[in-house]
Amino acid sequence: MEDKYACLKLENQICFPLYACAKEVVRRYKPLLDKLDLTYTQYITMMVMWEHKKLNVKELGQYLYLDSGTLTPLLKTLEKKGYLSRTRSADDERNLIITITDKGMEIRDAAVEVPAKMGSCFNMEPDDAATLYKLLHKLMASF
Amino acid sequence: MEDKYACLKLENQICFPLYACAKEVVRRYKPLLDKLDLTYTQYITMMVMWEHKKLNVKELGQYLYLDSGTLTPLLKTLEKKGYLSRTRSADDERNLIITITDKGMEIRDAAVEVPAKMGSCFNMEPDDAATLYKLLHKLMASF
DNA sequence: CTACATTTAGTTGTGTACAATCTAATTGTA
DNA sequence: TACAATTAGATTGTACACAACTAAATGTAG
Repeated sequence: MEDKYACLKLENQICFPLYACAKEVVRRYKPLLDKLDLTYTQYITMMVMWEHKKLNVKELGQYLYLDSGTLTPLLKTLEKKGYLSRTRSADDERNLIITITDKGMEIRDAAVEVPAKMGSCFNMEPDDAATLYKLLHKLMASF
Repeated sequence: MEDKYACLKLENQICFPLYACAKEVVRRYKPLLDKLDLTYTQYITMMVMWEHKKLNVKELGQYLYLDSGTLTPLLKTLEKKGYLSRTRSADDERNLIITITDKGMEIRDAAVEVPAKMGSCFNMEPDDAATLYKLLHKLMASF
């Protein structure tokens, strides 16, 4: 006799482990990021800024899949910490230009340690990690 | 010449797609869950309750990987909606017993539609989904 | 050239998450 | 049996997320 409700069991879900793993991973970043005075969301924001140096809020949001409702307060915080500056574009006053500061660039060397240490905290076979990476990107692309 | 900072690029991260996919998936649940008057977190809580009927907060938290700081307000909301009841255990007054109500059980049939509809919203090969499922559970188990 | 649509950030409100702390109840033990 | 330790939830404070909405600037069709 089949269970009509089997599809509603947590163990049969694919989304739940995705949700739970994501949270756990962010939790594991915390002790490493505390040293940089960054939260996880602030850290990924800095990653984009280290690479691109100058972006408006919309572009940043496209890289991070975050909207202004999340980014506005987050960017103000990062400005307060001295890692970013926020200035209106002269060309188009609607655009807020986010620029990385010298202080923001300076913490990049310390940040290099973070992925290194996180890697060892995941005890996953390199093959599995590569497969997971591929599948998640495939899933992302399908959105 | 190698890029010393390549490890800090978003595209080289495994955690970022995990984080982004998890958020996107929750966002996709929303229109389906709105009909049940449930958020995603409330939905997975109901999943555990549909299966177990009666649990204390700690047990529920172990299934969901959530603590009382998250669960207390969430359970009060679900009680207000009439889906759960909250009563102190007579045996041990420290325990708060969460019980599913008749009304809570009634929405289970409508909820069966949710995983069905979500499945079609993921356009993923069944093989890929199975692999992803396995890898995420493996990762969870390693925590 | 102007009325109107579009674009970009910001604001507001709701709902998580989680660390840290608190309180009350229970349990272990000297 | 006092009392220390433990346990279970609740509370507080901080920080996202995101939907819905607002305001200002810009683009554009007539």
